Amino acid sequence: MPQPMYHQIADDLRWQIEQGTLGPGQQLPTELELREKYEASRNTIRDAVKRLIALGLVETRPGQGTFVTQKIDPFVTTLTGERSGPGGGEQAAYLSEVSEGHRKPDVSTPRVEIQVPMPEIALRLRIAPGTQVVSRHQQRFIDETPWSLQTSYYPMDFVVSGRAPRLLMAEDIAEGTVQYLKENMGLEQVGYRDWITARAPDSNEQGFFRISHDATMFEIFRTGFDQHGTPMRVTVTVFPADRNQFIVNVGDVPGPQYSQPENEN
Amino acid sequence: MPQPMYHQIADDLRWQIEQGTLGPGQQLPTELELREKYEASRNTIRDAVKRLIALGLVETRPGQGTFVTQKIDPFVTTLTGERSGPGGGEQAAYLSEVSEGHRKPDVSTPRVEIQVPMPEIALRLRIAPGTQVVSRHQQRFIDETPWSLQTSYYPMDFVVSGRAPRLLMAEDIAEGTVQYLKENMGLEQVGYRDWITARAPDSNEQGFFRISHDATMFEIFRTGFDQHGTPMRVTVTVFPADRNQFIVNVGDVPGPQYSQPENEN
DNA sequence: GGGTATTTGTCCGTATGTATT
DNA sequence: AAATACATACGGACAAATACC
Repeated sequence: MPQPMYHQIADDLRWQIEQGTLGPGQQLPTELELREKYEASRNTIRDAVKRLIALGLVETRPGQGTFVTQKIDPFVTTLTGERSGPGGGEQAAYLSEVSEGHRKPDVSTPRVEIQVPMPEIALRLRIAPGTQVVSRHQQRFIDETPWSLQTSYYPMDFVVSGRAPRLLMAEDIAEGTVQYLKENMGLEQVGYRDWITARAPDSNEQGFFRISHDATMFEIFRTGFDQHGTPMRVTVTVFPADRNQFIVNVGDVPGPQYSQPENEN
Repeated sequence: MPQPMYHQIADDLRWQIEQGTLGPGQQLPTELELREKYEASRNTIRDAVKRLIALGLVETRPGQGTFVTQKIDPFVTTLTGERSGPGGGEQAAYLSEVSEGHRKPDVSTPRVEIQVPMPEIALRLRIAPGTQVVSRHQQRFIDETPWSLQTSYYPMDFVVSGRAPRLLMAEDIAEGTVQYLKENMGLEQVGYRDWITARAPDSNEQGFFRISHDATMFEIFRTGFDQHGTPMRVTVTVFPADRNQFIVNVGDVPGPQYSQPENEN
């Protein structure tokens, strides 16, 4: 037995899916039918289906059946925002970029907290571990589907000094926090560094994005620096990898019209 | 029964691992021992362990046992190479960057092919689908462990015109292909665009990187543009997400000394 | 709303194969 | 060769979710 039976079954089904015999959204035969077709037990069939789930090719719906997953039209984020320059805020860029693609963005009102952040955040903000910070958390949607979770961290000093009180308000800062901090505190974001990782989702993210526990998340830490080279904020954004892609432009590059091949699976 | 038993068992073990009760590399109790401890059947224990495997927290070795996975010291690649500028080649930057981190890089001799590339490549190179290109494929290692797979695609015209014959030689181009093309063809890479995605590994990658089928890969398409805004090459690099991270710098940012928190899980 | 059939989810027990020590 | 430990495969039972009448 060179290959386990459930591998062979999974590979056969995978072939049919990638061939197009089983199209997106289409229902697979039920476990009972597959059991007869492949002359295997139901548990073996289920092991094969689990492989396909892990590959993201199918999804199961209790009481209904197993279905070929619909390909999602991914959203592309440009990390090097040439348009707005190095001082560009995330949200303004986000809203404009999505609108250009004829898709409807939406952002929840922020949840504002004062907390002691994770050591990773403290290190990036260059503050002592255990120090309190202001955090602003938002959920983002595109076409009503959850797209990303974002939390920005600012030094406590910004608000205790009374110079940026609106950071504590649980409402959107329309002009963008980057612009707001520049006007009120003279702090200009002259550059930022994005640190890109991939990891598994936690249970919160699984619930919000309605993804399985073995999905993949992009996690991007953006540290913004002011004119003195001091970190002025850290923004952590978590994206499900199945619906998000990123672009980095360096030097002279032509417009995006030739850069993104249309989806063809 | 609010939570399935195998979820609870998995969460309990996960807690012990993240707490440190079970350290990296340490062996978990055997399935038989866990069966007694949690008063569940062996199959239920196995379902729990499968969850931990999917999360990348443990790995199983037949005949030995189940072990907490060793955290790999991730390698960080800067996509916006300030040092070498927008014309910087991948390989030169790669070798220098790794050496700085006191790690030993290694690159295989290239495998050169003439082929019809995938439509994704043709679109980016802005050539007609079905057109032939020159591809140069290399394997990269760090400290003897496989780290990334890279394939560069160049228009066929570069070699049939006789202007860049060394592209066809299955040997390293020491000064870098970017520099070589500039000197021989007057083609200068004035910028590039990176397009970042995540996906599942194919069987080749599973074998080379020795990873499981449900691991995650970063895939980065780098399109290099010449002074006329024409794509002059496309480089596709595939990185296992468990051992690779990326940094993007925009504007004025201080050196990297404060940007990468040390690992602490 | 209720009841029933269908389909997947969870859990058990058992047997046998394969890899490692 | 023997013991140990994980991998595969079978069969059965009941629960939970969904769809349909």
